[in-house]
Amino acid sequence: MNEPSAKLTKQGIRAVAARAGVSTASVSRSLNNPEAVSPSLRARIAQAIDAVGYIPHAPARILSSRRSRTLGAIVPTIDNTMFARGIASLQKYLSSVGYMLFLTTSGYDLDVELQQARNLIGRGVDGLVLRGDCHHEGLRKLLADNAVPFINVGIYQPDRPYPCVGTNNEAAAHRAAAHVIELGHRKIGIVSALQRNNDRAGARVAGFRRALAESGLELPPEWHVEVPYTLDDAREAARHLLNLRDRPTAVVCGNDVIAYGVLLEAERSGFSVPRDLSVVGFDDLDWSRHLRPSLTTIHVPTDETWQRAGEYLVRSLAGEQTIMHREVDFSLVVRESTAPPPAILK
Amino acid sequence: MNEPSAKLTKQGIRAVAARAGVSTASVSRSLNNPEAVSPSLRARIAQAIDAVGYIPHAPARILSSRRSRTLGAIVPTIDNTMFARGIASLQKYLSSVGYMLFLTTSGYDLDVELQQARNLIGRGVDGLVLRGDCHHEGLRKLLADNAVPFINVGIYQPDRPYPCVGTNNEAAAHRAAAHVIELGHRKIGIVSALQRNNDRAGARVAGFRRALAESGLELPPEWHVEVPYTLDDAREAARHLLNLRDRPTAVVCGNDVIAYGVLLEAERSGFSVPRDLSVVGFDDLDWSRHLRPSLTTIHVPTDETWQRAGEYLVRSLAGEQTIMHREVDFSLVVRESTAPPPAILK
DNA sequence: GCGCCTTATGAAAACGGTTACATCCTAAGC
DNA sequence: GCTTAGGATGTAACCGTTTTCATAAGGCGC
Repeated sequence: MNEPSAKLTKQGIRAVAARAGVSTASVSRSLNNPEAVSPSLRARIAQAIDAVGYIPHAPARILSSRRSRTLGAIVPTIDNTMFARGIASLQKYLSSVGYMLFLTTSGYDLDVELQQARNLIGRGVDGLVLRGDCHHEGLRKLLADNAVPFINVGIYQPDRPYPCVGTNNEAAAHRAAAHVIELGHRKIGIVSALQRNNDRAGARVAGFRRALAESGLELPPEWHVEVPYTLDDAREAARHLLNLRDRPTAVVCGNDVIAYGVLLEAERSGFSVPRDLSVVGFDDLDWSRHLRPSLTTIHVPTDETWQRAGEYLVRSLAGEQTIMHREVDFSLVVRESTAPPPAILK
Repeated sequence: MNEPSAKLTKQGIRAVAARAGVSTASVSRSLNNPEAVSPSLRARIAQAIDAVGYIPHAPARILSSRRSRTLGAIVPTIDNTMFARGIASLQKYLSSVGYMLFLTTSGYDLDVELQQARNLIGRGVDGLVLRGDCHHEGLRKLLADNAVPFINVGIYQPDRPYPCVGTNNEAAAHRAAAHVIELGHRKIGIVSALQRNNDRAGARVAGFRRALAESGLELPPEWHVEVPYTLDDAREAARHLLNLRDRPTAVVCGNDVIAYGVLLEAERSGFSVPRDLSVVGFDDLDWSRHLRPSLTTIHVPTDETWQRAGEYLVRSLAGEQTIMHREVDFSLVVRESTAPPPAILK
């Protein structure tokens, strides 16, 4: 008489087990390792599962198995097309292999990043996807202490002992600057993203500068401006450059959004691109090919990069041998925003 | 002699307790309810905690306390400025009140949304943030069965029995259309987002149509086009409208991205905006005020909307009484892309 | 028909916290 | 001085799984 009522009070896997007349072990097995249980039992259990509307309790599962099939990712901000796309791609890949993604943001603050890492580790993530290799010094120790595998995405640094996947930003930036040099420009300005806590931005600036130096070109300090990731700031920087008595004939930018700002401001100020000014971006966001003039830029395969980051961790967790440093190819996409410099000059 | 080694084998909270010479209960209390433990003990425990580098294990905590201080969110896609901003805002608010966010995407697929909801519930989220009120029928039952509070964000439907926060899309769209009607336009086209599984898009179309109908204006079928959320598709739609023998003098768009597409295509096709064609957007993304011509559009306070969604759930979970249907104000922002119709017509 | 190996299943001990309850101590009330 | 209320701390059961280990049930060679 009280048998049924006892059953009714049970929760979770025990309710399923009771309903199917089996042990909890069998239910667990039929979920995690179906081949290990006989077909007849499996069917009975499957039936019981949706009879009670059973949803496995992930925290309990994680607690018991010490694996979560979940990865954590810490990006500076989600409000940036590059990261949004990357995360979307990573998430898609992970869900295709039965993993989940726990996403947090650091706002370009290394302390916050460290805190979020602690948070995610406490959450039981199996691995961590980080952006770049510019981290709080405590982070590496934290990861090592807790034996959490990780990967730095968006950069390529084969000489460092940490896994990474991304394009060689320095080389790509070099290519971008080389492009305008080949067109005949000698007066080239740089508008870069903030380099602080952003190794990617730093590598790009280094690439730009190397290209200039190799061609024996000067870079007056006032021709290099750093700006945050917003259109407004980029426009202000452009205004600065365009108002100089001696102004560059070409501007290479740290990313596409900055380039958009330069493009917009040039146009508003009565300059014609590329006639009066050549502009090169970096990233090749969707907008770049739609703008008028369309933007010459460095194409970076974001989707591929982030998916590979996921692959690396998933494979590592499965115990497979994987490539620690993976380079992702970039390419220069020449569009309408670059042309030879005005003939009148020099 | 083996006392110390015994201590060394302990994990987590017990290691801390042993180190501080207290019970696990006290450690737990000093973490979750610091006032309940004496200052001296608290200090000793705090010291022990970072001596062992203790990171609380969230899954265990969730399992035991049946609360996760984590909310789940399911959005169609993260790769859309509106959602990216909203999520960023929500995340920021949640972290300020000690909550975390578990984010998943549905790709506008109701089955996937349901699956993700199941997933998140299994994950132990305390509440769910959903987009709109267009869900799989099983979703409501799932939420009710598991007593998971939720809120529909981005819409305002005071007549429905579900919590929601957002702007009145129908009214806002009506306002947008009224604007061009007031300017004197009689021939108005619509380029909307796909209405399938997207009540927001549907409401906007309804608002547009009501405004037209109230002014006795016709809407020939070929003047209403639905397109996915991409610049390319919007441009194709614009091309279609502009190539019609009898074409509209104004186009109201379901969102800003669509409007950008129309703007770009009009310009590429040799039309001048707003001289030959007026264009109205919806959302007021960052780009809208930078474009040339800048875009007349409906401003929607995305950040506020999503933050309020978080507030609603957090308050509900704290047992506070909250407003079930919250309307967020929109406003028409008139910029350069709208003007009276060409005088030559009529 | 008997021992033995294999395979399917069950019983029960973790996993790392929280929390109801018990206990101890101190100080206030008489 | 004795009782007692109440606050600080400890004890241990429990949260819902997984997983080790034991056990039962077949299948096989002899």
